[in-house]
Amino acid sequence: MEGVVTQGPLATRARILDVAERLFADRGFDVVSLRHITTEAAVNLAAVNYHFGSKDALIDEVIGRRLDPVNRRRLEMLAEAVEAAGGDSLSVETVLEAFFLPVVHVYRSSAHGEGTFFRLMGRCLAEGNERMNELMAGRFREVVARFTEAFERSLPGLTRAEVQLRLLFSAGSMIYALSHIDKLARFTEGDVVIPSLEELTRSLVGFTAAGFRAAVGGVSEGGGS
Amino acid sequence: MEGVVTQGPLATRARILDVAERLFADRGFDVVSLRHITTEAAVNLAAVNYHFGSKDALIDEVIGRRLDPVNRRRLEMLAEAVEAAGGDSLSVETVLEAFFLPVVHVYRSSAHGEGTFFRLMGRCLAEGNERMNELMAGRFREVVARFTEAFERSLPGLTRAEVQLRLLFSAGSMIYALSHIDKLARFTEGDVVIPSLEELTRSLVGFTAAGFRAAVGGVSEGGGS
DNA sequence: GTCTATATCATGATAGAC
DNA sequence: GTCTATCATGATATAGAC
Repeated sequence: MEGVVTQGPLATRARILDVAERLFADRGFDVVSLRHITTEAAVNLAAVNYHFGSKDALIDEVIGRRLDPVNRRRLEMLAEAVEAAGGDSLSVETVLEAFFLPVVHVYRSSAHGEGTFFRLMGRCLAEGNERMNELMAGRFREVVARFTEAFERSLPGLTRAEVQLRLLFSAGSMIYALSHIDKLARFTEGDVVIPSLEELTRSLVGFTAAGFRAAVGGVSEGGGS
Repeated sequence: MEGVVTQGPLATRARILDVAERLFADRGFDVVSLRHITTEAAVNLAAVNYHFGSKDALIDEVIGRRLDPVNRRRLEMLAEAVEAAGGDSLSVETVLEAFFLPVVHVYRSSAHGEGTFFRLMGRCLAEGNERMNELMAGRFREVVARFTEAFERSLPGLTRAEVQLRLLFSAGSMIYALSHIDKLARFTEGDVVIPSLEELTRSLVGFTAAGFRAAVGGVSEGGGS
């Protein structure tokens, strides 16, 4: 329940975070200046350095505020599913849902509606600098480890390397679909149907589950080139 | 065979493009200044504006130089496959290879080895500004149209909306895997095997082909949340 | 805690000599 | 075609009044 406080120091801090999140997602970390943020948030320019210390620290906070709960929820859902299954191995779909649904729920509960969080994540992952890489790596390491293990148990036929590759494919599918779904119409001649979030999620789980279950190897390389 | 001319006007232009490509891919369009580029390319600051007119025009040229041949090759390979099949419909794998292999070949033939092109594409797609969106949309519209048709013919059970969604998933898998494969080790505890480009491509085709063939619908939504 | 004002610096672009 | 020099702009960050 953020955004409830409308004045005082908490209001300033929260307004900066909200506005920064949206602007960073829409236009990128570098191009959005503290002036853009403070102007739009109707707070003073100096407030950012007062509350966060620097622009970099603000960026960390903007990311962590959304991403950390998502990754905690992912681990929770996975643990709950393992518990519920007793000794049985989980279906790929169950593991994938533990991976995808917390992200989808962020979208639903987001204050500013649109795919802000996904575009933000897309930017984080496209960002090449060392600082961001380290930030992201630290925030994802445990999730990657636990989900890799889970997929290995669900699909004992796959090597660890293959599992990690397919996890990468799945994450890419999710991020891309969620951050670009609103732009689908732009790449086509306009005869496109924008799916609902539920349809997208169902389709995503179906697609990636089938991908995970695909047999290893066996595709011809020379397609006519 | 670029990079052969080592002095004269062509050398300047080519050196600017080569250096700009690498810097843009590694650090982003906004954060890389013309000064960075011209210093590293050992040309004069004014040379960029002389040869390209503006930073934006340089960005367009950097992107088009790699992307346009890829998209032309995709359409060629698809057309050749259609021709070779006579009246038969193409396998999903064949269509996917026409989509993926031209991108993979760019990597192989690239002057600067590493995944420069992919990181560049990742940045283009993460970029939110209208100019870049329009640039990308224009460069991809025909490819999206032709490949959507091809998948519809190969998989008549899917609606056009579902095909476009799965194409988005596939593109996301490809871009993410190719641009982040070198960072895989960072997200894990170091026990990771980096696959070769051939292994990655084979795995990617297998994963996405299975995803495209997945039956529609049929996944439970409430995973315990 | 919030503001004004400002120090300091880097940017994209251009003018004009050679 | 290439250079030096410079302009106008906008950036982060901080000092200091209130």
